[in-house]
Amino acid sequence: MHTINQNVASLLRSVSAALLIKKESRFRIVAYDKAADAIEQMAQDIKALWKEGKLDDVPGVGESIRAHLDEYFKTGKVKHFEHTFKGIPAATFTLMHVPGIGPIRAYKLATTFHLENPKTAVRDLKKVAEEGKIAELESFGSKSQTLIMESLDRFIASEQSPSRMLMPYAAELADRVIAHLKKHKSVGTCDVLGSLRRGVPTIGDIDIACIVPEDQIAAVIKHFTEFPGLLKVDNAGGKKASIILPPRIRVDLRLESDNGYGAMLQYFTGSKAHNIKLREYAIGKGYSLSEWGIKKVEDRGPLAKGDEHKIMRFNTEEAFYGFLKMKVPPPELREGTNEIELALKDNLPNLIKLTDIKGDLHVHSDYDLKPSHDRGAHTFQEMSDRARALKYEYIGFSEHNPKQSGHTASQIVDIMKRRQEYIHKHVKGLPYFIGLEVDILPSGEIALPEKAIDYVDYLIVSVHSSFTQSKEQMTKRVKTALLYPKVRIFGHPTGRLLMKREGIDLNWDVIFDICKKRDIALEVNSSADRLDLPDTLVREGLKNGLRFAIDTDSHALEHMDTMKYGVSVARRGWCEKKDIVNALPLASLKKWIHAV
DNA sequence: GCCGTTTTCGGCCCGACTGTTTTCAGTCG
Repeated sequence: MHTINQNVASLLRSVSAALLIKKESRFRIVAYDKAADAIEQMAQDIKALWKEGKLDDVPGVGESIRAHLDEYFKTGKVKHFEHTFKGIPAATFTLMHVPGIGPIRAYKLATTFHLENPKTAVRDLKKVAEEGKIAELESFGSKSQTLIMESLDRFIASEQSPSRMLMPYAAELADRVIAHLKKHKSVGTCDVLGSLRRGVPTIGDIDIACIVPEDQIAAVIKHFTEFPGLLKVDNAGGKKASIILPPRIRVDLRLESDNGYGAMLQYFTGSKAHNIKLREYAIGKGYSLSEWGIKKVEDRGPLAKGDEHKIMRFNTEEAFYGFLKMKVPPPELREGTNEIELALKDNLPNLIKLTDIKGDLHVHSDYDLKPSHDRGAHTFQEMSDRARALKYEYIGFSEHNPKQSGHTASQIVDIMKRRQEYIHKHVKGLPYFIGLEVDILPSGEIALPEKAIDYVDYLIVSVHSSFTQSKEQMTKRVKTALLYPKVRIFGHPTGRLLMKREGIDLNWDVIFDICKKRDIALEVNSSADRLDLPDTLVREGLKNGLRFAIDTDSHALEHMDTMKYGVSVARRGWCEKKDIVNALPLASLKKWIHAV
C-alpha cells in the first residue's frame, strides 16, 4: 500500500474526528470517513492520480474534498482543515487510535489533562490513569479507568509488534477456535467469515459464526470465553462475544439459529463497504437489511415486543440475496466496487477455482547450479511427482540463475546446458518445462548470458535487489528486462513482503503495455508473505487485457500446496479461468510458452 | 460532503455492548 495514501486517509480521518468533536452534521463526518476508506484501499498512488487530474474517479471524493487535496498536494497543508483542527489538542488524534477511546473521549481527556504532545500522549495518559484521575471525570468512572489503562498497555505493546497476521496463519488460528467451539454439544455448522472468507492477504481480526439453538446461545458464549490461553474477553453479551488471543488477535463470534443463519453469513462476511452499498440499494427498493434479516423500510429501527414477525428470516445467503433479486457475489468480490450492480444483472464473473489449475510454473528444486539465491529442498523428480499427486498436467522448473560472481559467461552457459541434459535424462512422468528465475539487475539487464537462454523453455524475470530506485528508473529497468527473449512471466512484480517491505514503485501503465504486447503473464505469487501481484493491481491488469500465472514459488514439496492462496488473490482480482495461463491445457500452454 | 436507471435536492446502513446513566452517549464492527 502506498504510504501517501495512508497519510491522506489518516488526515481525512482526523478531519472527520474534529467534525465529530465540534458536533457538525454527521453526514459530513461520514463523508470524510468514506473518502478516507476509498483512498486507503485504492491500487493507485493518490498523488499520481492527482497529478493526472483524476481525483474525481475516486468514489467519495467530490468537489470539496478534491479542492482540499489539491491544496494539500500543492502546499503541504489545507487552510480549511487547520481551521477545523483549531482548539483541538494534537494529542487527541493520537489517543483516538487506542481501542475503546474514540474522538470524543480522546478530546475530553486531552483537554482536561492538558495533554499537548501527540508523541507522548499515550504514556502521559497512562500516568494520569494510574493516579486515579480519570475515574473522577464526569461520564467516566472507575470501570472506564481500568479499561483505558488495559487498553493503553496493549496499545503500547502493539506499537512494538504489529497485531495483523498473514492470512494462512490466521486461518490456522480460526480452525483452532472452531475446533474448540465444536466441543460444545449445541454447536452445529461453523463458518469463518469476515476478511478471511474474502481472502484478504493480512488479517486484523477473525470472525466466526455458528448455528446454535436459541436457548443454547448463552451457554456457547460462555464456552467460547473459556478458550485456553486467551489474553482477554473483550466483551460478551447475549448475542455476540469477542476474545483476544495471542499475539493480540481479536476473535469475534456471532451465534444464530438455523432459520436466520443466511442473513448472519451475509452480514458477517462484509466488507463494510459492500454491506453499506447493499443496504443503500435495498432502501431504494423499500427494504431495510440487518444481520437478523430484512424488514420493510417503514419498520426501520428496533422492533417493539410482539412485532418480531415483521422481520423476514433467511437460512441461506442465496435466499437473502435472492430476495433482493440478485445473484450471490463471491465473497472475494464483496469490496463495494461494482459487484452489486453486476449481481443484479446476473453478470458476475465466473471466478478461477483451485481445481482449474493445471500446473505450477515456478518451483525451485535442490539441483545445484550455483544459484544467486536459495535452492529448494527436493529433487526435480520429487517435485514432479508432487505435481502429479495434485492432478496437474505439467510442471515448470525454475531455479534461480547461476550467480555471476565467480563464473565466466561460458561457465554459466555450461552449467545451464548440463542442467538441461540432467533434466531430460532423469525426470520421468509428468510433462515438464525448463524455466529459470532470473534476477533483473539494477541496469535492467538480466543476470544471464544471452547464449544460456538457449537451454531453457522460458524465463521468469524478478527484481531481487536495489528496491529503492526511483519510479522512472525502476520502470525503465523492468521494461528493459521484459524485452529479453523467452521472458514469459514477470515474477512477484511488486517485490513486496507483507508487513515487512513496501512494494517497488512502477509506472504500471508502461509495464501493462509491454506485457500486453509480448503476451507476458504477470505472476500471482502464492507465498504467504508475498501474495504478489496484489489483488487490486491484478484487477487493473485484467482491465488492460493481461493474463496471469499463479505460482507457488515453492522451495520445498509442502509449499506446492499453497496454490490456493494465489488462487484467492486472483479471485479477488476478478480473474476467470481464461485469464490464468497455468489453467491452460498442456497443448495451449506449450504454444504460449514458445510464442516468443 | 456526496450523490443520482426514482432525484441536481433531499436524502444518507444497522445493530450490539458497555458504562454511566435512569434514557442515553460513545464506541465498535
